[in-house]
Amino acid sequence: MDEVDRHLLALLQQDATTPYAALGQAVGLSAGATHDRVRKLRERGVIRRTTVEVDPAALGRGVLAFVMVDSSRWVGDSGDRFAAIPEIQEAHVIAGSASVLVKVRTATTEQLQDVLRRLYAIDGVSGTQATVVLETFFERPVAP
Amino acid sequence: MDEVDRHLLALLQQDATTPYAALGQAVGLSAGATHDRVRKLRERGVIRRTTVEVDPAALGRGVLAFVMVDSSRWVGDSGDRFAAIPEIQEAHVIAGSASVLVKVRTATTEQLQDVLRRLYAIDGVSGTQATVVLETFFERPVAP
DNA sequence: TGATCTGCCGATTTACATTCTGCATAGTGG
DNA sequence: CCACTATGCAGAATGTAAATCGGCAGATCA
Repeated sequence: MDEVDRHLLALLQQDATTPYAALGQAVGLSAGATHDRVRKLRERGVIRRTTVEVDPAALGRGVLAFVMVDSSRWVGDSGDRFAAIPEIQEAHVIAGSASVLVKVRTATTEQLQDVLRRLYAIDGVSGTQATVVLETFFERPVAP
Repeated sequence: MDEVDRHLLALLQQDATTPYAALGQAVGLSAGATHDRVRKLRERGVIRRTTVEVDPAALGRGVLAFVMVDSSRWVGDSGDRFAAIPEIQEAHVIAGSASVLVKVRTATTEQLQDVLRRLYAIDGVSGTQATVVLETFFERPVAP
């Protein structure tokens, strides 16, 4: 994990379709050596996968909200229960008064309400506090 | 945006390196037709870009926190100020008592504290409330 | 100094993206 | 009811890039 690797990661985050020849030129390596570097980054798990970024609005997911989930019981093993709700994009166990923080994308606020209903159905969930996003400044990859 | 498009998006989110021939087989189309579909999804902006998912821990960003930022002034135009802090991965204007919600990744809690310091330096920011993530259940793409 | 390992280059081979032609279907307007 | 045009797909072509390989140079260690 040297400076070249970090540079490659940054370039790939911007556009993972960039040919190895162009990547190599940017970092001062041949296409073959660049290919090696990226392959090793994948093997080591630094690069988890290659994916496409999809516009949430185009998928009918124009409403974004963060929900603090309170619990009356241990929910540290209930990851699957949260994963079963497809509108939930992220779920984190947190330190503090609430227990779990989830990121939710729905088409409408009515559907958001329905997600809250399904959250309450999870064993141990005793309350929710939803915060609706009015405007997203930015969402970007982790800077290498 | 029919069922085939949604299926293609799901497949590409899983692995954007899948050849068009394989994608086509999965959705019941030829490679050429699949290529057309994906090209149009890109042109329409449904697919924003192709990127790589990087393990935050491998980049020395093992600490994840969400920070509620309170403000005494209008901060709806201060997106650039937040973007100038590289540890901030997301920034959203929210409805509720706080004004902005940011997602922060740092190597240590000391660095998290330093980010809070830089947040306070933004005009109008009057307070912060940080919530540290203990465990991430999952982070996944928006389900098509 | 000799041996081994690592990283890189350059070329080869293979695979895939991309483009093109032609066809079928579904709308559109006379 | 019949041309006319759009659109979407298949199948084959062409081009380009991915993936693989052999060999070399520098580093590390015995």
